[in-house]
Amino acid sequence: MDKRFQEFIVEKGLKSTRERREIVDAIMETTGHFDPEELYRRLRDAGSKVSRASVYRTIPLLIESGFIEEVERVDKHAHYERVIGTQHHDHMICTQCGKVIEFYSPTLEMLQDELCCKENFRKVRHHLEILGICAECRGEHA
Amino acid sequence: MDKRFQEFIVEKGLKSTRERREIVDAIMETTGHFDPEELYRRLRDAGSKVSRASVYRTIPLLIESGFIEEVERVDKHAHYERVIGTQHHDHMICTQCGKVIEFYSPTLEMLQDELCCKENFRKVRHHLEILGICAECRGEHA
DNA sequence: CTTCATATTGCAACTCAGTCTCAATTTGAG
DNA sequence: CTCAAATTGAGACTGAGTTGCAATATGAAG
Repeated sequence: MDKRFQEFIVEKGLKSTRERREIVDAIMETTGHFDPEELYRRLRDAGSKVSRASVYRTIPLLIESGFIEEVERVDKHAHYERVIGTQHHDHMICTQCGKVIEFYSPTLEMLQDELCCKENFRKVRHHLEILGICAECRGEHA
Repeated sequence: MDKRFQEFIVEKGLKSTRERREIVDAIMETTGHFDPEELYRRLRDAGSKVSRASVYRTIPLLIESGFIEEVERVDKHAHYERVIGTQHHDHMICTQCGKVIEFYSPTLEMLQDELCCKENFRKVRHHLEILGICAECRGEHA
């Protein structure tokens, strides 16, 4: 059970239940993206008794506590990504094979700060998705 | 009826129907974002007989032809924006009042091109959303 | 350790955006 | 004008996500 999420629970006067602990632990084991349905299935497969409702009810708490973030909605369901214990990054997504390249650029971050400053906007977080075609899909294995 | 969309229809061997023309015209009158449901209502209110199904069926064609783009999914439904006849830009979205600030930065575009080059990724398009709090919501009317 | 108000859970019914089926209609090439 | 092929509208359907409620678990106070 993540310490930061535990603190968040206490601060908000919420309760630390087995279901919440199981959900958080399952996400800790995740690398990359996940969606609620898949997370639910994974938990059940691992023997947990959590209900789908609890999974969906826990997600907003995890977002509010800064434990996960919504990343994108390619198809029609939401995707999330753990942010605690990972470094911030943005995504290049191949529209042909679906591959996701994660990248990070300090210059890009600074540039955004400048732009926000100009607009008098206080940046909290951001999502940059670059859609295109990856090298393999362009057939450039040379 | 937009000329480029007309050409697209012909090239693809599709048919130019009254419904499609009405939908395209309705979007031409739009500035800013729209969602399919709202577009549908607007058409009906204006006396059109188009069905919801036709609106939803036309949207993928409009995207494929480059006439509109999906912008973001804040709540659970999709939002689109006309791109033909408008300049490319990105968005700052206030998470408190929902205000959208559109901005454009050539430096940002170039930087992305460089990053893609480094990853050997061919950029087709991108979405940058900066989420945060706008000046008004921070109570800085000074 | 027990009590008890309150938070949380599971279930199942529900909502709502978006999709699909199919018969009826429209389009446009010949 | 004819006719195959595309398109339409209506409404049934799908599936992600939500909600109401009775049953249960949590944890602060005694």
